[in-house]
Amino acid sequence: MATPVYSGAARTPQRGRPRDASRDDALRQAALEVMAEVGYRALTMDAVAARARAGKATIYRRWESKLDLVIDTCTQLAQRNLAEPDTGSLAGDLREFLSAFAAFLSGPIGKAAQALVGELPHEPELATAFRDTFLIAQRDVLRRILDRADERGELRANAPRGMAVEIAGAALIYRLMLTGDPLDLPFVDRVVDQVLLPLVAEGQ
Amino acid sequence: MATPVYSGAARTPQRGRPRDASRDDALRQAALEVMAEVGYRALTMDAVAARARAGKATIYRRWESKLDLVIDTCTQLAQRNLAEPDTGSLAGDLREFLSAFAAFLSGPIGKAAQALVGELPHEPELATAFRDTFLIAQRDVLRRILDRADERGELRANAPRGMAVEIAGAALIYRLMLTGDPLDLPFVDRVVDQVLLPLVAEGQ
Amino acid sequence: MATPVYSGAARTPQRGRPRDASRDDALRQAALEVMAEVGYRALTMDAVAARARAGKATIYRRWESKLDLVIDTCTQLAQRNLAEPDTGSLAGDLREFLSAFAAFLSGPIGKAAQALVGELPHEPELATAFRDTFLIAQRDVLRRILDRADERGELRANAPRGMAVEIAGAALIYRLMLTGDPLDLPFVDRVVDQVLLPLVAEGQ
Amino acid sequence: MATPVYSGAARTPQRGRPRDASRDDALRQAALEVMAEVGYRALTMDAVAARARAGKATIYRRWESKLDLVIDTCTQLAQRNLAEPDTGSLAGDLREFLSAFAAFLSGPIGKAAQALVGELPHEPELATAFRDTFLIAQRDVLRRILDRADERGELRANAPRGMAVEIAGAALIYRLMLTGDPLDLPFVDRVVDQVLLPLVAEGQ
DNA sequence: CGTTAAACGAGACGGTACGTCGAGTCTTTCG
DNA sequence: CGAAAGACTCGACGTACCGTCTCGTTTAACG
Repeated sequence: MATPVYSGAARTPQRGRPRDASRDDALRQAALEVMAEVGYRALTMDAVAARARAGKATIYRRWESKLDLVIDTCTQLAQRNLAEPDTGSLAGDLREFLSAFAAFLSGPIGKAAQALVGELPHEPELATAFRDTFLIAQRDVLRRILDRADERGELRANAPRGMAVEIAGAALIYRLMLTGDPLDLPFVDRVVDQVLLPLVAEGQ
Repeated sequence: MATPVYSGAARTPQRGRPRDASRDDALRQAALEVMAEVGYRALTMDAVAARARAGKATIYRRWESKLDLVIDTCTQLAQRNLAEPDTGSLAGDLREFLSAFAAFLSGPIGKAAQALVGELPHEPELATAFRDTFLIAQRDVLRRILDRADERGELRANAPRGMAVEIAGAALIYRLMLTGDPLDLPFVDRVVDQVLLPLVAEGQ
Repeated sequence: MATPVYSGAARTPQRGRPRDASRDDALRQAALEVMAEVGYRALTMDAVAARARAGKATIYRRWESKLDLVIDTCTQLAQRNLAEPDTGSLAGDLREFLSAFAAFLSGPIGKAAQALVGELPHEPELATAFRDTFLIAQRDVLRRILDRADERGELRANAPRGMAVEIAGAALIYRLMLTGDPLDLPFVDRVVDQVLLPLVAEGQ
Repeated sequence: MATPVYSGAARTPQRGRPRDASRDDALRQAALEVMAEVGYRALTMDAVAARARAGKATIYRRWESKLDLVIDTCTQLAQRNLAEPDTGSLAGDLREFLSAFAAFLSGPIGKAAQALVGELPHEPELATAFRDTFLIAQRDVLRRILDRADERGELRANAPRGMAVEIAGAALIYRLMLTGDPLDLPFVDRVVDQVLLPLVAEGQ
């Protein structure tokens, strides 16, 4: 799940015609376009296949379901868009990362991600995959930002890093998915200044 | 939307057989049971009708769609489960309200709510309805808790109440819907002690 | 099979919306048109449904399969086109009936019937249905023609009526389905004069 | 069509690996087995290829279609099973040939042949091929039987030989394909004695 | 004897139709 | 008239074959 299933990891000689790897991208691209146009719910496999000029079997050969296709398409994009900042200060790093993340979530991927979240309770495998890619990647960046701040002596002793990481993600996701309020720079600044820095930084 | 549509506000003398109001609850109950068993996605109108021994038309006469039925079922329950605490202290009120809210979300309603969240980006009316009931109700309670604390002199001057309300909800929802970590008492305590009280309470 | 399956013979009071009988004919008509245009093999249920502006489920509710639909359509027509002649003489009756039957088979129904014949070996139920309607109807007419001739004293004693009936049908079907030679009047005359009358008529 | 298409009659020098002629028989054998098991309709090229452990391309290199493969398989068998009798008498020759033909048709080839007949109306090329092999071969044998009887003076003057040939084939095929009654010896005897001999033999 | 071109098994590819299922609507009968 | 039952249209589902197209490998005949 979550990535195209190639038929067996270490296939001995490779029998038959090999999968055309360029179809993977064409199909992901088609999925992204359709999803941007009509949303996750109204996305149909027929539409994706038609847009990519592919047969439906070609999709089902690589992904088990619509969900599997969509989450793979999203995580693929997420990994390319979560650059790790290094401005030299905790406040700078947080601001830069969170605003980049907010911008990323405000685009079409944000809507797709939200749709996926709706499926998590009924699809444990999807939930695992989602957490192992989408969430972990973002949390690890935050964790490393805090580690570097600690090395520079910017953190309080016993600063609750886990809580800081959690609150940072929660604040953004909550706005995105629940309240619908804008994920803009002023909001990011307020989260950093009012909540995160007081929580972990020395001398606040 | 969101509540049963009774056929015209000021129906003149009221001709024919009146709607059987007890069917509303029977249908909501059936919807809840089916959703608890198979989840939102796999819930079908036929299944709900069959379980309530009702015709599908009877459902559509009251709710416009599957989503409408589900959100009404959920908000109905939410309103009955969000009691407003008054322990006499800010910490006590927060702890009590958030732990009650966490317990509520940990049940079947939590899963249903999460499913609804997945639909919000593509259904503006649903989003409005969801925010006007689910969210507002919960935020208003928090806001009043803060107001009472202020009257007792427990709040700092210029305490960022809006941010506190937002972070409180975000922390719970994020765990529930994204990370899947447990919404237990220790977590609630940590949110209150490490994040909320430092954010707004006097003398921290 | 072979006729629209109405849901249970002696249904107690008849609950729910009844089948719309006019859809039967609309669907049969659509099937006939499509079959005339593209043949049996290329006839698809989608095409029939689209032409009748019906859902596929509506077809499958009445007939179990494409074959079932087609044979019902054909036998329906067969029963309306096998008029029984009564000219007063054996030769006249035979000539009239066989030429009418030949004309009937030369039309689109002939091709459809031939397609059905190809399915008989693998579908025992279909074979039974086909024989009980298509064949029996035609053979009964021939048998009655011979009976009336016997009453008029036109038949030889011990005339092999069964063989006569069989040869009459065989001669036409063989031309239609195997050789493809025309089923015209001269051929019918030769079958009657050279084969059938010598076989059964007195004084030949 | 109808026989394996070897790639061009006068191929200049013959380059590359030559066709493996043993695959022809293996594929025909596989086709026959599959057809015997599931019938013509349900026979798929994939199944034939799998049973013969061949690639589909190997089949399509030799036959243009499923139909082409099947008709070739059948005519191949037909040509080996239509021995020409010479008993010295018309009645004997007819009896021997028709009973051999009946036995042949009663086996699995009979079912396959019937399936092919169902395709004739929509496939003119197939019809031509079928008639030029299956039909002509059988009719020629009958014609030669009548010729030899004529040379022996057994035939009436002006005996309708064409009609006799047609009726002989028709009687058998009609039973086989339409009525499903058994093609046994008594039936053959009755056809010969009651219909064919009276039609053409001297002094009946 | 090495080159080379076609045949071979395998299986992916774009298509088309399948038969089923769910949605939302419509049409009966019964109370 | 309301409500239960269930037929209706529509459209997507995931599967199965079709006939074609690569692949990597094998096998003769040519040079």
